[in-house]
Amino acid sequence: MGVNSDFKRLNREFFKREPVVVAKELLGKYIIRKIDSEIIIGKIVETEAYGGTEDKGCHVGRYGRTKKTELLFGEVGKAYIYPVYINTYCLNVVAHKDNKAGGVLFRALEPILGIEKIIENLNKDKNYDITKLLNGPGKICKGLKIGRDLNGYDMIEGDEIYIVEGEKVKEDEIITTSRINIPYAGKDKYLPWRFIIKDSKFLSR
DNA sequence: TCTGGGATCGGCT
DNA sequence: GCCGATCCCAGAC
Repeated sequence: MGVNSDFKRLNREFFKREPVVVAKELLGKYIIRKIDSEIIIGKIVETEAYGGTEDKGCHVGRYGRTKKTELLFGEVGKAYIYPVYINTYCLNVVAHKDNKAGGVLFRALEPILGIEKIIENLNKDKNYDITKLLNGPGKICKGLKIGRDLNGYDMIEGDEIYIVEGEKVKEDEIITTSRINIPYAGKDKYLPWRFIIKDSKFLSR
């Protein structure tokens, strides 16, 4: 597929659905990141849904509606960027039905374009295993230079980072599992809200 | 003002 | 598999 063709951007309506549905349908789509004149493109191969005030795994279920989580209640299609530990961030997109809250976490991407730039951002050398470049939420943010300054950024209207239609992923190519690294979620950690593309070499684990 | 917790990563055993 | 890094800011005093 030619990367210069007219990619169709996802519209606001796409994200006005249950986070679980959005997470699943985001598989195979492309994230476009523009930094000055540089363009980085990654195919979405792994996502997790976080949503609903009942979900003990998501920030809303844990903290309620606070300044931190306010974005998850707001306009869908915006970036929700959350810091974890040191110098590490996670990229989410806000997605929920009206009057609710939720989001989708990007856990792994397949690098498509701008691979040298990604390697540079991660301070890796040329021989670094490409399948491990963006195989984790922290590395996505570092590799695509996504920082707190993009928290709340509108990925529907904005040009610095957005999502476009990609490859159609068949139902039998999708594997559903429970989410990663949320031991605090009680029984909600078993919810089958993680979606991965079967046989992808670019997954987080 | 101060302090703790956080949806991780990479390196070592 | 387990451990340590030593940032940021919301909420508590």
